[in-house]
Amino acid sequence: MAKSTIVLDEIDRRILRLLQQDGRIAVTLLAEQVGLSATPCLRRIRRLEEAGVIARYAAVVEPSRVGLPIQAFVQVALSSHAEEVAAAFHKALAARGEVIAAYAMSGGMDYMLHVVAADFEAYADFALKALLRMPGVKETRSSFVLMALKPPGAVPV
Amino acid sequence: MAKSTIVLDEIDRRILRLLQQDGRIAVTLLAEQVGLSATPCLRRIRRLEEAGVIARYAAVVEPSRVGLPIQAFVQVALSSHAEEVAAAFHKALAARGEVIAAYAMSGGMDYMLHVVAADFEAYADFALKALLRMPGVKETRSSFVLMALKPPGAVPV
DNA sequence: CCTGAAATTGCCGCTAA
DNA sequence: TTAGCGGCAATTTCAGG
Repeated sequence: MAKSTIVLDEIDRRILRLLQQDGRIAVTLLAEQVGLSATPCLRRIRRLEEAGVIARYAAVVEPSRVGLPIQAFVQVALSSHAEEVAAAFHKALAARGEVIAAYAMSGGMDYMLHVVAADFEAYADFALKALLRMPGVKETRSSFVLMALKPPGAVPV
Repeated sequence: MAKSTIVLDEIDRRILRLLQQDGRIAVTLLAEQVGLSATPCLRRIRRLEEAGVIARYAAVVEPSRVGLPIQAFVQVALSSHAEEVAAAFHKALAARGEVIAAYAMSGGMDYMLHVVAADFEAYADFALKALLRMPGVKETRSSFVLMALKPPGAVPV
């Protein structure tokens, strides 16, 4: 996982596009579609993995199909930005599985969280009993997802 | 991709957890880790795929490593909620690769977008020239990601 | 192109309703 | 007894050299 920026040519980009669509595609098939034979194609894939361009491979699980139909985005403001407070808050976030993504943000609110829950009761429990009691939390603002127009998808390469 | 809710037992959940961590894990190895032999394990995986629990497999690409270090969440309000307007807006969104996720939301703003860009200029181009001119867009509010604390991760199963 | 390993399929046995 | 689930073995396909 080298930090350096890597130069991608058009073939690398095509490989990335295809692997984002289907992370389990056989190298043989992938190679065919980008106009290489398997060996150099595999070399490129390894290079992309080692450079950290491909962070990992994952099965994309549909939350609504595993009993988690409620999704929300929550903006959070902290009352203090002292390092210990932020660190404790980060740790508290990390321990919560329902927080599937978390970002520190610019602007009025300090964080943006993407949260899933089984129902509104479970969400309320999270928002009131867990989140609001996390270290330093001053204010939260929840919005619920009504419909996913574009489910978390591919990065344009 | 059946719509019906599917019953997951503890082994299914373990399979899902492992596949979310590593979507390319060999079935043989996966089977070992969940205490099955390869055949029934593979059968379960197929079942989860067919039920739409596993929507797809994907290589997770690090945006900052492919020249897209800027990430923003944008809330969008439409001036009209007429069906044609919304549909035209959805179509316009779909055509924009930098929008990596889009949701219709409850609350004051109608949509939440997750956007990536190469730099602020590219972001400004998107926000001013593309987004604001999309059908029905009344108001937008952008917040930038300063740091990803929890990059889009696993759904808790 | 070759070799070993993995995925996949057919077939059989066990168990619980 | 039958539907459901797991395992073994044979075959095909793939990864990696």
